[in-house]
Amino acid sequence: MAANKPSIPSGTRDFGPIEMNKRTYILDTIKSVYKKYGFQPLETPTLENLSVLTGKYGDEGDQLLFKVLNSGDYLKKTSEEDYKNGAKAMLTKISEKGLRYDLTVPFARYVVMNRGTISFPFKRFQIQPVWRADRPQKGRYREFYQCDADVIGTNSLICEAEIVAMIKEVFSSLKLNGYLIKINNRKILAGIAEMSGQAGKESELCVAIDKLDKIGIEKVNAELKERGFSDDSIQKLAPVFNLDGDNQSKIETLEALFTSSETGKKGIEELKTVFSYMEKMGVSADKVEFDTTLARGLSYYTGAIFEVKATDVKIGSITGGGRYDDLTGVFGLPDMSGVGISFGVDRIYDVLEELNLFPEEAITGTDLMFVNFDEQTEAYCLPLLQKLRAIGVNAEIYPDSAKMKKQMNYANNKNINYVALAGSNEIAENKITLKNMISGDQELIDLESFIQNFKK
RNA sequence: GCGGGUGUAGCUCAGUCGGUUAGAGCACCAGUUUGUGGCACUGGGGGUCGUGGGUUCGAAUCUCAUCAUUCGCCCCA
Repeated sequence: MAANKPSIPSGTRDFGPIEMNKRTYILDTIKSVYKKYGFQPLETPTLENLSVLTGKYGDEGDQLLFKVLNSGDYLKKTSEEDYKNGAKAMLTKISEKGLRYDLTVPFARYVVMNRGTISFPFKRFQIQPVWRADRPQKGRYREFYQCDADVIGTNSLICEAEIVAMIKEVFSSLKLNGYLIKINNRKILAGIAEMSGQAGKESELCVAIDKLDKIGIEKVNAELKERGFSDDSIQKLAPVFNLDGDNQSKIETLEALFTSSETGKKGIEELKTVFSYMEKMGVSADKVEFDTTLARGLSYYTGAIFEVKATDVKIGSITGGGRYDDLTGVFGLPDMSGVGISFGVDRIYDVLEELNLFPEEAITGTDLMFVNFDEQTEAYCLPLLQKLRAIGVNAEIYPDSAKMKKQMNYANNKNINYVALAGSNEIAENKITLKNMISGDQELIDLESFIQNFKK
């Protein structure tokens, strides 16, 4: 064994060929849907200046940022005194850059920097890895991919309806039927807070009720009480948490409750508009559920909130998103409303894997391999190989004239569907033997029909 | 930041109460088969038992430390 076993940092992963093929299948599907709805690609640097990143994700978030040491002598700007003042004071002197923590903040930064050349509304999608210095655990990594699409610079609720349409299209392309799109609106949550006599406390309310399906109503109530909600207001909240029936009847019940809350009414109005746009687009409300207990952690959402849950696999949320009103404000460009969505590739991967939904085409790499007997075979096969590649066949020749068994084994392990053999017999007759590796059948055919076989 | 589990062959793991030369399956290589993979049989290579100390006549096994890794809590995707 080597002196040092190589390893990768915890919470990071290698993606081998099989995994990559499957991931590419998912990402290509999402990408093509994004494009279909008019979103344009964007990439931003892995490294951002820490001044862009810090303060955007709360204190916890700042802790979770990966910071990069300055190049060269990174201690040259520091003094004894900085050392005494501790890590926080030291940090600004030794590190100016960090790894991106999400795709939303870099996007906001890009929009602000390029506001002169962008024509709004701006629709962009972005599929890149992000990094968090979190403690890794099941389904949580330090490096993972986000696939975001956002439209910024419009209040139109058509965007919300389109998001629902995109979610449906992505999952139906992936042949995944077991999912539920949950939709809510931050203004409705605010209305609920108002109605319970705790106006302005919706963020406390959100944090608590977001846990409803996890810890149950009793504990949520206990937590609300802890956060300063009176027994009276907790009682008023009860009917909201126990809403029954379909989307329409939930909406009607809330409308009746919101007589005194302008914000709540606005939220309901928005929700109804989204549903009506969907109807005009022919997007069925099937699998779309209005859920007043959906809150999502992120505090910057101001309008619609989305979350998609897989129903056949216990895994939590596989997609999320929502509307925000002031994303670019911190960078000096106020009043830019936007709405966005993010598909969780890693979790979608796990779901498709568990339900065995990856199609054969997504997994197979090479279609055909030429067995290599000797130099004569090579001379005979190489032109054929290039001919096949020219018509789009994924093909290869075994590079060495190794033992037959080894070559066949290679093809077998690599899941190659066809193997072509051309030894002295075939060459003498100007033919080739084509073997189907799945059925095991093989036949001696002339070169013309050999090529024809792979034309589609 | 807090708590638990696990480190033995390339991989997954077994290893009794501390006792001789540390095992299995898979993978790999060779052969049964000089031009035919999957299946079967035969043989083979491959280990600083994570690392360092301690206890002991004797440690993979007990103990301490350390590193790695993993699961959960907080938080999040």
